[in-house]
Order: sequence, then structure tokens, then C-alpha cells
Amino acid sequence: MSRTDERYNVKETETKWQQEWDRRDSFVATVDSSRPKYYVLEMFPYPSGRIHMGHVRNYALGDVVARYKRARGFNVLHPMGWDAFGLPAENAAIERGVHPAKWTRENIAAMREQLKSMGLSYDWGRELATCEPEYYRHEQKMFLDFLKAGLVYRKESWVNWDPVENTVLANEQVIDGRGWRSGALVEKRLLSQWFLKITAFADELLDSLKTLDRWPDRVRIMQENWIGRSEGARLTWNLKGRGDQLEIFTTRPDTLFGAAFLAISPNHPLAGELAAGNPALAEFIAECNRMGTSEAVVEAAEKKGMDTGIKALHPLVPGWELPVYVANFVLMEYGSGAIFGCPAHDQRDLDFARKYNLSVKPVVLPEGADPATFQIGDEAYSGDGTLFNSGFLDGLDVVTAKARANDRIETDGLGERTVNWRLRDWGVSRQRYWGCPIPIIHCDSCGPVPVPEADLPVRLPEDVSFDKPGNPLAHHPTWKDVACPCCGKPARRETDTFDTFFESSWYFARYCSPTRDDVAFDRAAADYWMAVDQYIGGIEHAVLHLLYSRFFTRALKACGYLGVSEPFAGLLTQGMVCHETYKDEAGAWLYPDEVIKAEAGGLIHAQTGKPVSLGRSEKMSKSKRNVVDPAHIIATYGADTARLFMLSDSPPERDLEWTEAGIDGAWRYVNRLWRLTIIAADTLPPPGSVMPELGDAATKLRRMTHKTIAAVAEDLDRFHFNKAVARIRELTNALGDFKPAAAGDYWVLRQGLEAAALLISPMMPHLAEEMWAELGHSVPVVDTAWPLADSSLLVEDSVTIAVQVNGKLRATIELPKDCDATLAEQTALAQDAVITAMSGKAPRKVVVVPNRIVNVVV
RNA sequence: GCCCCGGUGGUGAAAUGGUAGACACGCCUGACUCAAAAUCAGGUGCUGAGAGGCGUGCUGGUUCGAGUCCGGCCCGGGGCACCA
Repeated sequence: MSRTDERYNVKETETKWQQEWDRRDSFVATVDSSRPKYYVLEMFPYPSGRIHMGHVRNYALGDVVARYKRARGFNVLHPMGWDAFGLPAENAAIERGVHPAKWTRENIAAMREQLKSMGLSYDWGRELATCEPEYYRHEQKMFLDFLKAGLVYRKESWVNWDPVENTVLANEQVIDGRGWRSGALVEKRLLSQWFLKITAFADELLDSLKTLDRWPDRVRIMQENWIGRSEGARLTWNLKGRGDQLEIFTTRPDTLFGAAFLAISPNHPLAGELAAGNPALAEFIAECNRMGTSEAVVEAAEKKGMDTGIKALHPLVPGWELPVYVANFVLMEYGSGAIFGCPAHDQRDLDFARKYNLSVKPVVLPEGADPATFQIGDEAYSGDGTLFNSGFLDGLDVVTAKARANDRIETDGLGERTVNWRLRDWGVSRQRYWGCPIPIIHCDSCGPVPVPEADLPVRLPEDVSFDKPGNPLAHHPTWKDVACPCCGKPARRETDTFDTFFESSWYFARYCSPTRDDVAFDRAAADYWMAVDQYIGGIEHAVLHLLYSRFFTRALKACGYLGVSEPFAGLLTQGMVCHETYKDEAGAWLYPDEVIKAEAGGLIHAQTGKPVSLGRSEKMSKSKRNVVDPAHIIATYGADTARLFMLSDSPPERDLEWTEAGIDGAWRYVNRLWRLTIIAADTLPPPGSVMPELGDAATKLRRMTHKTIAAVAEDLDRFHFNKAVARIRELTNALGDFKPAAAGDYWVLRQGLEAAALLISPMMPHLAEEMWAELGHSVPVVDTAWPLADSSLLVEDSVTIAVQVNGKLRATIELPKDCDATLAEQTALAQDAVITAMSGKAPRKVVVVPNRIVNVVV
């Protein structure tokens, strides 16, 4: 059998190199202050049972960065672990009777094996799982330290309550206002819960966004909007016939003379008080409270209100009385839970005013409008203009009017300027079992008391049952019974656990010293490795996870744990992996491998032969069955093929469409590179031999090789992985077309193949190793430096310049690089096509952009 | 509802305001083969016989020149604080 008939044995090759990297400890990271460090991190997975294509994409991206930086001489830290607490484990326990701990640990074991088959360059010695006491003991300590530092407090807050299951529901478990399992109408309930003072860092979290110059702009904008700093005023209104007052927050004090009503949140204390003597109002508030706690639901609901009958007295105009409404769109969490409405200049207020027949008085006149006739129709006017109908504010622009109104509010003692934040403190209590126990003991005499540090960790008991609804920790027979650490009397443990965002807010730092039992972080290791140089994960985490981590890092710094403020210096957000959807005649979703193409065209069911309808491409999800199992793809085509496809077609930020054709194409490329290598291997001069004299074709190929080396590095530096792959494919095509004859040809061919192997190695590490070995190298790619381009081979001496007439392309001309503009202009004007297009007219203007374009304007 | 992002050939996509469609998939034609697969060679935005014309979701603007910048809209996606 000739070598050209040899098949690339994927399984054998991939296993062989994975074992070899393992044997060499290639990816074990150690602190080495003599080398520049580079910390690459992909968002760790929730151990749901099997890896999905989203994981494959995320980890393929991370591995390219890790291997590339490694080859470029960085001391790379690239760890992996498990975000192992969470609701799905409890759902599995309820639905299938498996203990969350068992379910989670088995899932981790299965997924670890799947990840290992991908050939990722992880330092597996640093693996962690957040559900183990060795991990969560440290966050219990952190919580107690935050408590000491004044960053923790307790307050009442609303939860979704399922009255049938007697359980708190997550927002995703509330569907159309009903519990997902019970179907019962959900109620809001107040519970006493623990909060972290993220708002103490609001200013800093906002300002520091500016320093995160390697984050996508859109993520920074989203965080900025989420934090939501707004300048305005607190303003007190007297209530007619009552001794008390109502405090509102407004960002538009300039529109005070256009006020039509006041509105308070259904959860405002005043609303509660009034409801006591007003059954209709009580029912309205109850209706609002049936909406659940989700802001999306509240905001999307029809805007409704109810007049309380109370009148508020306008603070600037004596005798002016305004109605006070309870309105479902006013959030108790924002500002003071009360607003004034100016319908003319706020769309939501306008809709409300039209609905309840309230007056609409414009007070800001757009430029050019006539004050005598200007009216508000269906659209509120929120732009700039000149104040009118506004007493002492008349004639001012909006910015000045705001300042003047605020001055008046302050001098008259009606209120004061204030900065309000949309950001709310982080409620971390969860009434769940599968999470980290909150290290607090409740004593009737002493109140909430921290668990003494010597008693940490508070371990999650594993002998629990899920037979009864509610939190198993709460009805465990003995676990919660303890003596009060202060007074020794019988007391109860806190049965709430932490929000699982708690664990993911510091795991990145734990990787620096994952085996230290005594402390969360070895300070020297954390100082060396932190911050994460490149963090990679889904855009869905743009706000919450990333903001909590930024806050947590600051809180840890304040408590002396760490030296950095920002955890992630660089961020890459990847798009989703999508697939077409299929339905059978009955409308049931079908898996892609149940569907085949019919000979007559169209799609049919593989078994039944019945027609299948094709739906649009959507994010892969179990519920729609449009999933492809990575394990199956890796077993069939190998990890390199799967990785290449993930990287080659779409840019990382964009959604990726998974197709059979795409994976086939990647597979063919793997074989093509392999064949190219083995056919040539025996004919080439030995590695490292001196360059012979080169002919024209060889010189051309050599230039292309060097250009590719330069371009790929540039593409990888900017995470343009798809372009890097395209360039390597171009080089591959050139190598395939090249017919070597002279000694120099073979030398250049070797150089080209070696470059191809090294350049593709971050994407397809196994194939690259195999090619490299075939080319006669004994030191593996993993220990070989990244190739460098010879810059003298990158410059061209001539360029193709486009010639336009009135912006339309009419010709292209070949000219020496950086040639004189006059030469470019004259050559352009001499072109037949240009002369024709000018149809005898004289050029009015000629725009010459050196080395690019000549545009003749006639 | 609010915030953010995206929309370019049959498909995934390239393109510092400067030749739209690099690279690939698919398809078509040919070579090899008894045949198929694989492989190799050529073609492939739409339209037109051709010269040419038209083309980056729609619409208006800025510019010598717009996929790229600005305004308005349509469609799709992410997030909205207890999914992770």
C-alpha cells in the first residue's frame, strides 16, 4: 500500500497526542515570575449531564487563545471546573428521585470525560466543583468578612410564592402568572433575606467600565444602563387634609408645571395604609401582586392605575391639587416608589393620562413651534426646547430649567438634588437545598449570629428527602438545631442557601490556588495570575454574572483577599449555536438525525417516510430537539474537525449555524491537509536545512507562506478565528497547487507545510502534531515556538488601484506602490473605459487616495 | 414595555468611509471509475446576446465615494435582578 492510500486515523491519533501531552505535563501551570503570564478562562459549565455544542464552541475558542499564547511564550493558566450548585439538580431529585449530590457528581464525571476527548489544554490539576465543602467553605468565610465590613444586611423582600407547593418559585418557574408544576396562581410574599451592598460600589463599578478597554462596547453599555446613574431631585409633596407628605424622585424637575398626577407603587406604605379602608384599592393592589416579581412581566403588562382619592398639593403653585394614583408600573425598588407624571413630555405618563382623562399641558416648546397652537397628540415630546407655561422657568432651555428648578426646590426646602441608581442591592438568600448554606444562626435572644469561623464550613447535610414541598433543609429533623454561639441557648441555623451567582463570583481567583484549605487564595499566586487576561463566554452573562463578579472582586479586595479590582481584563462574548428545526405532520419536534432528504426533494422522516416540515434555525435546545450531540460528532469525525467547524465559518461573537455540510467540509479539510503532508513528507529535505537558491514559483510560495504567518497572527490577536482559518486554507490551496521540481522548491514546500501545521495547531492540535511528526520533527508542536514572518517578504512593489468615474468603478490599474499622485491620475484618465464613461466632459475634480483609488468627478 | 446586538449571493461569511462577495459550503460541467464515493480541473450575486444595468432588511440624509456614518422604520436574537 502506498502512503497516499493511508487513511488519517482520527481516534488513534487524537488519543495518542492527548496521552503524550498528559505524559509531558504540557499544560500544568506554575508560578514563574520570570515569564509574562496569561490567564485564559472560559465560563465554567453547569454540570447538566452532557456537554452541548455551546460548550464545544466556548471551549474551542478558549483553547485557541490558550495554545496560541502558549506558543508565543506566555506562561499560560487555563483551568476548568464546575458550577455545580443550582436548581436543575433539585428538579432531578423531585422528578426522578436522584439525590442532587449523586446526580451532580455523576454528571461531572461524564462531562469531564467528554471535555477530555476534545483535547483541550487545561491544567486539570486545578479542577474545582463549587458544591464541595472544600470550595464553599471559603465563601462562607467571605460572607462573614463582608458582614464585618458592613457590606451585608438583612431586609424584607418580595418572592414568588406558590400557594399549592408552599415553595418559592424562580422567575422562570412562573409561567403566565402560575406555578410551572402546580398551575396555581402565584402570589408575591415578603421574606426576610440577606443582601450584599453592591450599591456601595455603584460609582466605582460605573466609572471603571471606562478602563475595561478589552471588553466589547455593547457589554459596557449594557452594564452602564443597568447601573443606571441618574441625576435628579427628591421632592416632597404635601397631601391635602393629611399631616403626612409624599416624597418622589424625578429627573425632570423642569416639567413640574406640566404635572398632571402623582403615582405610587402598589407596595408603597401609603398604598397599604389606604387599602385598609378601601376594598377596591385593596383588590387592585392584590391584582398587581399576582403579577410575580419579574420586571419584564410588570413592564410589559398594561399600564393601570387607581385613583386613591387623595390630593397632593403642588409644591410651587399654591392651591393646585393633583390626584394621587396607585399605578402598577411604579416600582417600589426604584427611587422612593413614587413619581409625578408629566403627560406632555413622557410617553408612559401620556398613555396613562389619556386612559384616565387627565390633563396634558405642554411646558417644553420644541424649536420652531408656535406656543399658541402647540399641542400634544399621541406622542409625548421628550426633546429639548424652550420652557413655557412654567412661571419662573419660562424662556429657559431644558438643561438650565432643570438647574433653576432644583435651585428653587433646595432654597424653598422642598427637597434636594440627588443621584439615583437603577442598580439594587443583591439579594443572595435562596429558599433552596442545593446551594451553599448561609453561615448564620438565628437566636431568639441574640438575633442573627454569625457561625464562629472555627465551626466552618457549615456542611450541607446529604441525608435529606424531597418528599415534602419546600426547602428540605427547613424540614430536616436535626440539622438546623444548634446552640447559639453567643448565649448558648437553643437556636436555629439559617436554612436559606446562597444564590448560585455567589459561587461564580470568585471561582476565577480560586483557580490560582485551588488546593489551599486554609485560605481561599494564596495571595502570592493570586497576585501573579490575576486578573484573568481573557475571559470567554456567552453574551447572556453580559450583565448579571459579570457585574456580580466585578463587585465581588472589589469586596474581596476591601477585605484583604486580593489586590485587583477588576477580575476580567479582556472579554470575548460568543454567539449561540443554532440549528434548523423540524416538525412531523402532527406538529411534534424531531431530532435532526430522524430527518432525511427525500429523493423527490423535501424532507421526510427517516423511519416512517412521512413528510417533515422545516422550521427556522434557532438556538439548539432540548425542548425543540434541534440538537446535535458533540460526543457523536467527536466519535465520528474527531475533536479537530468539530473544533475547526466551530471556528472556521462564523466570527465568535455571532450566532453559528450548525450544518451537516459544514462539518463534512471541515472533515474533508482535515484529510486534505493530512494527505498533502504525507505525500510530500518523504520528498522533502530534512528539517532545518539551509535554503537553496529559489526559482520564481518557489519565491512566490515563500512570500505567501510568510504573508500567511503574519496575517494569521494578526487575526488571532483580534479573535478573527474564521479569517485565520480562511488564510490557512488559502495557503493550503497554494501548497496543493505547487508542483515542486528543483531543490529550492522542496525546501519552500517544507516551509509551507510546517507553517500550515504550526498555524493550524491552536485550532486542530492533534492533526498539527501528527503533521509535524510526519515532517520529521521530534520535539512536538506543543513545545515549539510560534513561527515568525520575515518582514522583508511581506512588502509588494506594485498595487492594483481602482478607477472610478463619479463613484462608479470603470477600470483597475497596476502601479508601483506609493507612486506619485500625478502618475496615478494620468494613468487613470488614459484608460479607455474611463474616457468612455466621461463622455467627453472635462474632469471637475479628481480624488486620488494613494495605493487605493482614483475617483474622477465630471 | 425598557436596555443591548444583528440583518450582505442558494448557504456560513469577507471588506482602516475607497474595486462588495476573500475563504468555505452547496450546485453545475468535465476528468478518473464498470459504477458510486473520494479526489482532481473549471464555472457559479442577479439580470442581459453583449456593452452594460442592478445589487449589502426598508426608507431618507451626509460624502467625490456608504455594507461601513446619521435620522426614521421592519424583522430576528440576548438581558430585565430566583435558569445558568
